[in-house]
Amino acid sequence: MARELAKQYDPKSVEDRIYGFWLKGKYFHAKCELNKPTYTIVIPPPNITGQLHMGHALDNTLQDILIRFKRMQGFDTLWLPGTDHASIATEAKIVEKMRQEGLTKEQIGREGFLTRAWDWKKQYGGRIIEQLKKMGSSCDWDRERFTMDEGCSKAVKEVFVKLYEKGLIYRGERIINWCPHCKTSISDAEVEYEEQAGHFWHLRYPFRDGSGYLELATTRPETLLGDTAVAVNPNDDRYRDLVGKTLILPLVHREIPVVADEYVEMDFGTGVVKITPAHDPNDFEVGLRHGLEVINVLTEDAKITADYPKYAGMDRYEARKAIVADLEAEGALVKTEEYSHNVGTCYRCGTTVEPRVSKQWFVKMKPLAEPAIEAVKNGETKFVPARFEKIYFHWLENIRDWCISRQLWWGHRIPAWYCADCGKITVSKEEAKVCAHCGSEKITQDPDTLDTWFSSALWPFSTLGWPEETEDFKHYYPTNTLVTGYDIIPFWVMRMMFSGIEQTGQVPFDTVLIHGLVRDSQGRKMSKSLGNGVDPLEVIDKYGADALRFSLATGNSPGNDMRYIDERVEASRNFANKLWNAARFILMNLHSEEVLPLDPAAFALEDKWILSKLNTLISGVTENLEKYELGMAIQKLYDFIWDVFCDWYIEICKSRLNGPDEQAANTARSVLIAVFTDILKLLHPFMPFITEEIWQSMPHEGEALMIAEWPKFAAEYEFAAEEADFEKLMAVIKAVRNRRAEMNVPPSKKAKVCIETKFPEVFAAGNAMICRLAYASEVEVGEQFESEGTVRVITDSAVVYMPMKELVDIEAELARLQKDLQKAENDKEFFERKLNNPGFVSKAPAAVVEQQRAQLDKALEKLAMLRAGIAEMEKMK
RNA sequence: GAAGGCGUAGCUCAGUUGGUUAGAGUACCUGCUUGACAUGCAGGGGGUCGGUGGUUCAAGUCCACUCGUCUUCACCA
Repeated sequence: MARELAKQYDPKSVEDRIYGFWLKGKYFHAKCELNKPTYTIVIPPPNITGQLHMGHALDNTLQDILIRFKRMQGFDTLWLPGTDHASIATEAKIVEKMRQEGLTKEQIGREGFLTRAWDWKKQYGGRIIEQLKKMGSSCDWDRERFTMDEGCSKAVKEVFVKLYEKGLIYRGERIINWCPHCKTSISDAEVEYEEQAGHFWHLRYPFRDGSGYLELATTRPETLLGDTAVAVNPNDDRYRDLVGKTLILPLVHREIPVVADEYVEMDFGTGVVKITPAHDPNDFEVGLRHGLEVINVLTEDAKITADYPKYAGMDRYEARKAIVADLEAEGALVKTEEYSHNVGTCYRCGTTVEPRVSKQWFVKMKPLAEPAIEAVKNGETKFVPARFEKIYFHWLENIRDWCISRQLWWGHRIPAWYCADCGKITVSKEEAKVCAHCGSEKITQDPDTLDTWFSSALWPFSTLGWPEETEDFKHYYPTNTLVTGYDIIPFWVMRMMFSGIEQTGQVPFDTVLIHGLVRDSQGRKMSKSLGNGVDPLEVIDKYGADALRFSLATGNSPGNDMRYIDERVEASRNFANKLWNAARFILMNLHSEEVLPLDPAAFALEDKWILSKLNTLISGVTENLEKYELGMAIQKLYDFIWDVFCDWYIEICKSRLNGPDEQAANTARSVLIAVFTDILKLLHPFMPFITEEIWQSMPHEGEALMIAEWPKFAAEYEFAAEEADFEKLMAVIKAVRNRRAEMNVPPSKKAKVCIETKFPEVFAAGNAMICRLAYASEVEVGEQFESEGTVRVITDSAVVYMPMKELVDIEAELARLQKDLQKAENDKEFFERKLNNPGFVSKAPAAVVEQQRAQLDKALEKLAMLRAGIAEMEKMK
């Protein structure tokens, strides 16, 4: 007798033990088996500052399902894990912690800061990894990587130098997005726009020659200090004659020209725009076209520079107030309007971004974007669902050069040195000692680091050992599936695509599986500020990891957002418990730990039925998984396990298991084990812990369920006819139960069941089952029965009489039969109408027509039986 | 301004290339201490798939228009 299981499934007593068992068996470890096809996933590396949230839980559940499925299918699978150094986020956290200690970066210096950062990484970097393990993630932990480890750093330098040498990385003075709080540049993708209430200040700038004023409007009067022109549209008749004239800038009293530029919209505002090239991206462009001076009026923390003593040291908003007041005093303020506009904010800290001109490193995007667009257009890489390709194309087609330098210390330092003698730049993979141009030793390395996403972009190949031609790289690259949320397509997916193509000549993955966001029960985004986040670890603690995984994988389609609803996890927990109890039932009824061989000659009708249904399940689930239809796969499993297997098959087996015929009981045992074992295998990718635990307790062959072979469709267990026959029995049982329930007959009150049918052998075979499931005292099958004093139910294959004299109310029975008759007549009419439609019969596929004809036949059968029954009853009245 | 998602039972959502008279979970109602499971069993009520029009033998599924809702991108100072 196998191990006794507890009455309820207790995830806590199972999960850590099973995870340890898997680790001990090294089942997660990819062995580079050259004779097998490979299947590779690289994890989207969570930030070292991060804590597991529902997004990770979803992302990792999906990856684990895929990897476990492929592993069981016999692929050489690698799921490569790791973490991201998350330069800006991590640095911000460390700086904040230092602030609490009264320290600043400058005080402890770069070296001291980096020591702290690495300590931080050591302390917290492992936390999220441990949390991923709680989810059951079967990552190859022996291959765990970090974006700043030696190998990844080497790849970063390699790529930087290669792109620099190709002219695809350059350094230039451009207007970039600057975060005054993080004190670094950020890329376009890192700016989030939000609607903010503001003002529209109408100002007038006087002409130098005293010929009046030009009126314009601005939302940012403080940038007036840096105005170097005023622009109008060249086609604007109102202002055509004014182009080329000179204005006096209020407050500053600098002379600035009126220029003509297409950028100005004639019908917006007054059709006149002040131009501040240093603090507005559009103005910067205008400035370039007209050779305007760029005057920076703000410091790196967005305060007015010392060049304007009156306002120096004021931050942007103070300065705005002061300047508006002064403009008013000077008579330059015409009026103030309420105005709502979009303001760019830093995606990390939410501070309003300040466009700023500075010297930064950029990646030239056009030449890189084109092959990346092409690779998706020609299908080398596919998005699931395909609609996300549009987002991908949209980003790549409208892409601007990527600002990759960050004024941060935590990250990959830019491998560029500046020569104090010749002024040229030396870019090198190795630590440069002398200037590559003049040999001078007076060189200093660029203090900046690279955008975090620069290293993430290389993740699919840097983690496999590239630029070395390692075994792993040769064997596992390109990878197969990338699983991620739609929100990071522009940050990450796109950049991995062009980096992979440029560096390795191959797309980094063949499929991008996109999922949505996990929202709260009201559909709001989970966020720290709202405090509506649900901690996956708490959910695991309450319901178990399998229940959480099951909930996340069910009931939503790829790419769509989903809500986290506690009740759903509870339902998943109940499902786990159902499975657990099915296992308990089987175990209680076994006499040995042997796997009993199947003997098709001994199969009962129900055995053939369940095996046939199992076949359908195996094909369906496998196909769904291969097409990334995880939700549909799991729905099929749920229905099969609960409905087909537990509610019907197990119930039916009870007769044989408790009966006197030991051989029949053994047949039932053998089929129970066989079907249940396949169920465990099919369910394993979704609910790995409980299935492994049960499998280990059941008779089994092999070491572990997680490395067992994925079930295959078995042609020898195709029993279509038997399946249909069995369903005739089910129909009768359901009909009897239904009628009994309607009449409020308790299960304890058994009744004889007489079945009048054209399929006597089928119903004879189902005798025991009908007794058990239709609460029958005995079952008689025959051609004709005495109907007087009986309750009758009619299916499409049988008329069932139950002698229940005391309950029979002829009028009520008649009414019920009439109702059934009406329904059957409607059915008949429905199918007849269809089949009488010449268009349908001639154009619809034969199989569909056949199906409808069969339905009609069934309806006709039933109709005939109902009519006969009613006629008989009328006589009894 | 542009692109896209969503709108199916009270609630949360499935519904694969158009093809049995639309499904699940949950909630609700009625029964049930049926020795795997009350985290259970049996039965039931409840949607015509936002609206209008079209294509088709056939539409929740395709097309057009429309209403509501959400998201992303862009943006006029």
